[in-house]
Amino acid sequence: MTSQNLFSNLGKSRIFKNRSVLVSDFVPLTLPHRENEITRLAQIMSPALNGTRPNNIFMYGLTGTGKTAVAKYVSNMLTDEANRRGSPATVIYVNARKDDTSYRIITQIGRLLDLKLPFTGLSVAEVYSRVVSRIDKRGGMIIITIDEIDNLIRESNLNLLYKLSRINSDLRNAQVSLIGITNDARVLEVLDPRVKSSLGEEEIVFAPYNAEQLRDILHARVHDAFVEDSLEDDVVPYVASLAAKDHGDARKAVDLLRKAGEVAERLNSNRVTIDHVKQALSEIEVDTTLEIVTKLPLHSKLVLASALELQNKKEIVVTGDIYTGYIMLCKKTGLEPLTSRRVSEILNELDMVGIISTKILNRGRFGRTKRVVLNIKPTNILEALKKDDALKIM
DNA sequence: CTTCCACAGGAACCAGCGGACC
DNA sequence: GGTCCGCTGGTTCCTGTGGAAG
Repeated sequence: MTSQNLFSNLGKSRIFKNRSVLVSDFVPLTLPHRENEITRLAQIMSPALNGTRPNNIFMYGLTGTGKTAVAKYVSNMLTDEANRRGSPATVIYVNARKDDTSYRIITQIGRLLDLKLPFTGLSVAEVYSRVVSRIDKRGGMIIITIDEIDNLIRESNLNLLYKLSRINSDLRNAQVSLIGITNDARVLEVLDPRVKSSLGEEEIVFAPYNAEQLRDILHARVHDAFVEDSLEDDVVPYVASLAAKDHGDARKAVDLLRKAGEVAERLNSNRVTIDHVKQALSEIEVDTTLEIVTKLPLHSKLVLASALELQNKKEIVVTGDIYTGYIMLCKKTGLEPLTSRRVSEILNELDMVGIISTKILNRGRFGRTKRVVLNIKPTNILEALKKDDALKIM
């Protein structure tokens, strides 16, 4: 036994210099390939500095295209500049997925304006009017950013959105601008045209990154995140090309790189290799499968279980087979089966979340049906399904 | 050319429930 | 603390459909 401290080598990474740079909510100092969006947003928001209300803004784009990062980046710059000039402009940021009801959103907005609010007991209307008077008392420009606003639209919380879109008519000494961020532009269609046009006074669209751009983004972070020379040269291009194939999602790319680093670390390796990336990829798949499948409603799990069983027995698996298998599983578990109409819908849902893919098949005399293929390794699915007590029998 | 399969998926409807509102 | 409202997750009933078989 040496007298060396047990901990002297623990907690000191050979791979990471600063792992937090690769965590998804980190806002980097530079945002490569988003210069246009940044200047555009800055231009739209700039009137706030002279006390003029900026137009409301809608920002669309698929996940991992930098919407949130750009919004936070420009917001930080704006508040800095406002402070420097002594002109009162405040930017607040809320996330409608984290705070997924009208009540939570509006209280969160209130809290960010230093308003003390109970977490329950008041009606939304009451909190809203308190927030309004708070804003009015404070005066000046307030910019409210609502990220993942689609949740607010779907959650039948349209009322709040409607109120917010015309909040300025309730204010005398202050003005409010809204920034809405969403990755699902379709949700806008359900909005009242007036709300829609009010929120969408300006629009910024974020295109997916291509492989080359993703490479730049990763490189920009690698320097801060990793110990010098701890990445093999082909790792970043490889990660970038994988992410580019998958809708150009920068967040996924960054996650994958971090996970690869963690794998390398765990294996006591000095450098991150492509093999580590591959392993990281499969670990991510296991994690997401587990997350998706365990959260599925029981009947969806049974449908999936039926599809899983058939996968081994048959070349081509279609809706009808799955349904009969599903009925048998229901009998075994003593559950009342759902109708085939609903099961057909469940298959579509499973397709949406990406566990299976389906394709309509016309087999002439043998009818029109849907072919189902599992997208994920059966063992992973089985593992996840077994977490459910009702499915222990499988 | 016609028939007819095996479903897809739209439409209308319904029970149940949580939340808004008074 | 009751009532109303709109949504969710289902049901029933239905029409539509591409192409192999006859």
